[in-house]
Amino acid sequence: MDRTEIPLYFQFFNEIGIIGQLSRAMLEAQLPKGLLAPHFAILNHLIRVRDGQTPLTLAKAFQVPKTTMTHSLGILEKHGLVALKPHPKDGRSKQVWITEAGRTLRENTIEATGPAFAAFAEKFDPRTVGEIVPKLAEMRAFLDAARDAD
Amino acid sequence: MDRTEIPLYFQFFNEIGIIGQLSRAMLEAQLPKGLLAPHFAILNHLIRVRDGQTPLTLAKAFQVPKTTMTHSLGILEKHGLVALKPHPKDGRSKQVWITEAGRTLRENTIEATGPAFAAFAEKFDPRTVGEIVPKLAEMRAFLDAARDAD
DNA sequence: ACTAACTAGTTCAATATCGTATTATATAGG
DNA sequence: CCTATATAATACGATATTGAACTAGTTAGT
Repeated sequence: MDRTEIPLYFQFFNEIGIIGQLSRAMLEAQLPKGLLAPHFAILNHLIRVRDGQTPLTLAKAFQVPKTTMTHSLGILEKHGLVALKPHPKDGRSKQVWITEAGRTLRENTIEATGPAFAAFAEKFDPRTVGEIVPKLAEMRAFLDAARDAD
Repeated sequence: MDRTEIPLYFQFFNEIGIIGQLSRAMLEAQLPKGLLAPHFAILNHLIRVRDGQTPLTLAKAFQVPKTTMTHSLGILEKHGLVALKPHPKDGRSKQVWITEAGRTLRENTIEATGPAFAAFAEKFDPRTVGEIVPKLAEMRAFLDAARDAD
């Protein structure tokens, strides 16, 4: 790699980092006190992918240590947004199911982010974003794979 | 905004968030124990922009509360990477100066990230990234401004 | 000058993240 | 079977992040 190109890649990841931070703040502004972006992400994942998964599977999906997932699921359970049940096939494990309250919270939150998204969408139309997303997805997959190689 | 477009924007911010998380982990793998990505970002900022800034200015630049900046600067100072001096014009304030050790650490870290960047750059060439970066910068600026409006 | 309002930074308390060690259960080899 | 190893989850301790309260110093209005 040409050394003069390094700043470009640095800037790329820098912009990504800042946007991530700002968008996270935007999301958390819509969540009830005590809930943070990672908690919402778990609820979202349980619906988009499927619920009934084990805590460890979720920890891997989110690239966080399992202790972090234990903690986050504890918060969600305390709020009645998920239910943890013993795993039918493995006594060591558990299954995570989203509750009705969890579904409702997720829907309401998405609804509440509407105005902020709309302002963003007005400036950056779906075509523009739609062109970038596949590239980002490709990059995410690449970095993900590179990490697994460790 | 067409409601069917919401998932696109959700996915966009989701990909951004994951890439941010993964790239942060990549960077931290190159930092000495006890130093994290935000600390490095501060060193980087002191060189890219300028040093001699106040802690509050830095806090605003990074969109973090000033208490967080106090803490981070304390870590950097403890490691001898920055020096905090009384502000010559304002008795309440301070100036943050990067030390020689700080410069060296920053350079060595950038050097160390070389291989990881090279692998990424091999798959995603500068032209591709160069097309996306300006768009991201524009989005970052927009979100930044929207936040200030609060 | 004097006082009120404001500002920069720190201290403190609460919570999040995460590495290490521990417990309970499962699996594989003899 | 029985034992060694592996795995799922948790407990615990250390550090990061952040809001609220506090201290010290500055600025503005009179």
